[in-house]
Amino acid sequence: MSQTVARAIDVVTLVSLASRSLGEVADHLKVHKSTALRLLQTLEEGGFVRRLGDGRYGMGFELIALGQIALDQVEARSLAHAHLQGLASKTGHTVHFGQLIGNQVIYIDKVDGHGTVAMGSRIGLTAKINTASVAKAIAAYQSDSVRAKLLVDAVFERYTRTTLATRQELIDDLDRTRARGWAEDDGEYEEYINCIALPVYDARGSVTYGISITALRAVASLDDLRGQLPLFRDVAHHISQNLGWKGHEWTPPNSLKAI
Amino acid sequence: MSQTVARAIDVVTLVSLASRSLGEVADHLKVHKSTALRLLQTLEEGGFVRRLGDGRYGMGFELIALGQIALDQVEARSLAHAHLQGLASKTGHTVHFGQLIGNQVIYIDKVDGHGTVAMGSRIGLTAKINTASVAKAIAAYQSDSVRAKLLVDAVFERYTRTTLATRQELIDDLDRTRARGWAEDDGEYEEYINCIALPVYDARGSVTYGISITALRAVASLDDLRGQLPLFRDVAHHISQNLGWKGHEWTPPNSLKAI
DNA sequence: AAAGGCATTGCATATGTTGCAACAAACAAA
DNA sequence: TTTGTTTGTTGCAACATATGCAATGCCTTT
Repeated sequence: MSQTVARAIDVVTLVSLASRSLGEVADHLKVHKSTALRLLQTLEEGGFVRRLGDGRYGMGFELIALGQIALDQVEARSLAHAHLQGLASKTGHTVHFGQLIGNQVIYIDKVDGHGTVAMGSRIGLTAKINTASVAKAIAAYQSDSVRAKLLVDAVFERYTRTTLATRQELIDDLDRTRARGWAEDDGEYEEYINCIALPVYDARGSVTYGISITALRAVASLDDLRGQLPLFRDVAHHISQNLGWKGHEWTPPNSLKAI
Repeated sequence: MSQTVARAIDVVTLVSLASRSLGEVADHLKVHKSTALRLLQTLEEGGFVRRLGDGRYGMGFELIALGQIALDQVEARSLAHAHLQGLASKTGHTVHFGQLIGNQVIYIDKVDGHGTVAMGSRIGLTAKINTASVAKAIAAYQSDSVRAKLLVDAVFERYTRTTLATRQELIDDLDRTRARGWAEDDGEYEEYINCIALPVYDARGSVTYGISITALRAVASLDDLRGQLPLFRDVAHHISQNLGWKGHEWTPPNSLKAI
């Protein structure tokens, strides 16, 4: 629509990956250096990029500031954050918190466990429905029409032996998830990582949020994570209540007793 | 330099304050609605703004994601964060962490205390040298030339009875700060808020960072905060060491014994 | 049904962006 | 030192691109 703005966004993204010189930016955009310069100057004025000591361009602080504002606008985050911290410190594992917004699930919070695990997740990114258990936990509890919308964007690609690589496999897993009461990820994206996730209810009683615990398989097996379910369910329940959920009092389901 | 990009940045900033309709954006830019529309469409495509349920425009998630990336690039933050959390939980007060970058001090971390205090500070924003004690703590330890650069951007305006409202008052305060070993803010920006701040050293032995404790006067007086100095200095010292400072072992200065 | 408000599209115009070429500055090699 | 090379910056003419207009479509309200 607007070529110049599209280029500007392209530049910001480029520069977010690593610092770049003027020439590199111009090459990337396939435009003349002078064009790239004027673009960068405007972005610099707005604080979206900044000049580093060596003259190269890096990310500007305005991006940090705006990101914080955007995060603050997600009210659920502040209501849940303390619970996430508690869960992370009690289990020692990394905790993610996702919210269903439009047709996608966004990570709105993340608290690292004791050993930091290198994961593709990052606050603000989209949790893909077939690679992130938070997204599965949320999707499993949606009406058929909402679930269908979530599936539209899904790209089925095999990452590991256990990846849900077809639409039908995913749907079956969502059904199992709902019956079971929680979602599992048995190394479906990264061989050596597993997670479990629970739905979180909002004030209207819909599942708009999800919370997950992630661990290296070497640190905690899927069975170990299942063992955390009583605590985990308790935390998820408290968050739901904080978010205004007036649903029925929580009672341990049969499936839990079996563990 | 680039009108279109400048407008785009303007729009993102506008929308960050509150959600806006197409017409409102057009009015603000003083352009035709169709122009504003095409701009917003491009920004939406890049994830910088998004359409809310009611058709209005709000901040996009890409801003959150980019903000997180930018924050992660500030290595000092990750090295210091745990210490800040400890300090906040032990004192119950809000802790700020600032870094000197170029000619300004940027808040790179903030941990809220028990009672959340409404403050103008936010991660990513510039800490003004005459309104934020972190900035004073850093400025006090700079060479005259760097200090002069920091003073260039200073805008002297009176906020309260104790505000440092002239260049000379500020310079005197910085000198006192350096002699004393820590910076104080006795309600200089907000009547009812006071802080103390300490310099933090980097691997080269320069003061590149600053850390502050902020409290409502009603909760903790300046004297109360001074009472926290032993703990506070200990934390600042540990952070300096984590950042690679090989300076002399820390010993309580005389000024501290006098408290 | 009609009217009003708001978002969206096609198109001609002209404004703002572009590439060029020339210049400046920093650095390396001779 | 001079010379060559690389990188960043400015002025200007050409034209591509963003612009405003007018027309259309889609709701909501009366």
